[in-house]
Amino acid sequence: MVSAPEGVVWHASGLYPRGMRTGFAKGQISLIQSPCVKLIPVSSKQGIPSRSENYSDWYNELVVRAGLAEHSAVAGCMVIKPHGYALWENMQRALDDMFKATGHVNAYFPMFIPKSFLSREAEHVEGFAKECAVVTHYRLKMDPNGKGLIVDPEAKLDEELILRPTSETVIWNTYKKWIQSYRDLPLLINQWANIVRWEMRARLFLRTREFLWQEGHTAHATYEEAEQECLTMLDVYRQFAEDWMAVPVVCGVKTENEKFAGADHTYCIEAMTQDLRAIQAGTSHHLGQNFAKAFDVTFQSAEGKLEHVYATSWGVSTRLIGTLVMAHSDDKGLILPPKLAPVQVVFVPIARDDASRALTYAESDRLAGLLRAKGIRVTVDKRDKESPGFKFNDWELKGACVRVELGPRDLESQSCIVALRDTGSKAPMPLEAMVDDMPTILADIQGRMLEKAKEMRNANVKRVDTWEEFEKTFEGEGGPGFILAHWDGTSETENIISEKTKATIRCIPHVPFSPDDELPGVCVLTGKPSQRRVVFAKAY
RNA sequence: CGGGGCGUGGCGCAGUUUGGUAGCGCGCUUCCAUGGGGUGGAAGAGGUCGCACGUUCGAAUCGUGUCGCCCCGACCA
Repeated sequence: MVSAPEGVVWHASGLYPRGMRTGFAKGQISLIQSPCVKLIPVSSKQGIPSRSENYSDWYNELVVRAGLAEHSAVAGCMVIKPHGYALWENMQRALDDMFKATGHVNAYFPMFIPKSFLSREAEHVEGFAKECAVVTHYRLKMDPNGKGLIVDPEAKLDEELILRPTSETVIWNTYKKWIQSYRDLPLLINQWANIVRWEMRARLFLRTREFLWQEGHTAHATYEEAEQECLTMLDVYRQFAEDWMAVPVVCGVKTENEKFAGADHTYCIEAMTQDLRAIQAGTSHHLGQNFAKAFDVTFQSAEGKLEHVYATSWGVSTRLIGTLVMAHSDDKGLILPPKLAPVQVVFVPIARDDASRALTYAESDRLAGLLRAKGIRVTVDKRDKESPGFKFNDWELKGACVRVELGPRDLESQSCIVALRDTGSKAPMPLEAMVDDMPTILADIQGRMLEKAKEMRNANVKRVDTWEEFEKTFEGEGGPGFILAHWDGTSETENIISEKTKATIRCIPHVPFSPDDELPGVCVLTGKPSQRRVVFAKAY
């Protein structure tokens, strides 16, 4: 039996912390029960597995226990709980403002796509056909043979409808009617919507059959203008990731293998998780004239010529929440950047009796009011039945950025204890100073989080030049970080590398980590000439 | 779709090999104390053991069928 490291609770007899979904079959559990197999260490009574021990379990349990989301029994989908949705709303608000600032407006298009639409763009069908949910009937009825509710065979649709896996096709079918003249361009529209992709395996926020996202769809008169739009939106995503999420990202272009089905080329932002894998956080596609041709969208130019428009599409999804969790959080729970955290400051009033409870509650409310007047999101935790210790842990789990403890002793000295979630530091502070400094405290946390994530990321960017070393680097469970290596530029080589090592090319970066990365070399697998290094990683 | 496995209070599980009428932990309810890092005690509520048929005096347990779910793989924002 393995001995437990100090400060870590190991669950031996129960095998798993209370409430933890094992996901194992009975036989598998008895294997774990046997003395030779390692147990899962649990970092707290709440039962989040240790991040370093099992990243995947840690992530899953954290998302559930922090109240962000849970698996639904329905159709392999996810339920986003209020805390998770509040986070999403904050993200939406910030993104939406950025879209508006770059000249876009919102609209909404149907979620049903006639099957024939999907087949108009050859690459597009090929990319999405394997994961479509299809509506075939429009009515149910009671079975005459008493088998209950059945699909009415007489209500079969002439043409099946696909639940949108992405909206290019419906939107371009609509744009055809909206665009006649160069005066109608550019058309800059965004949609907030849900999307269905029938994935075989779900991971909360990272891969679920239904997810929420935003998809921008624009039409332009020239290739160059569309290209500019693509890059503008990629930069909006980069800014959002860095300034709001405090997650540094690599901007770059996807290889042919990894680009969007139907795109001319795809730009992306790639983040690094704490288990040193890559996660695609957002994409921006230059669709060329592919969809314009497929849906026959033309415009008359100022010179009177009829031309097909150029298109872009770009999107980020609730996957950003997964990215946020994977980039920052720890064994105690979520660490959320103040700019996005649903609860920036939580007051935990501490009481000895009814009298002191009334006092600390009232004072907490008063101080919370002062902070709210500064635009800070504040909660006062007045749950009577929970102990202060429980609340401390609970809010650390939920990712409140700052905790203010206020007890009878503090009231006497007109001070409070201020605890920071990101560093874990805890110090007394005069009440007035706490109120005055709170915006700065929050801004500091935001800054520190980005710095810390940058350091982590930069410390895990490596250059590899031989195949032997490359293969070795990608052995094992987690990821090795971002591996900069030379590649001969062919899909064949990329495929062989990914089969052998599970490593994929995340992107060809716009800005090199070092100028030398853009010098020519030889492909790490084939030895053929390579123009520059590209980013390899294991991806989520 | 291939390969494994599991269905027992709200959640996590034991009990099945060797049939005897269901148990544990958490959660929940009420009360008392407690409250500055997951608080202690007491008393309660809650399950015809996925479903159907069969074997048996008797089935959570054995047999057959059926439904559902999970894990590994292919796919993937």
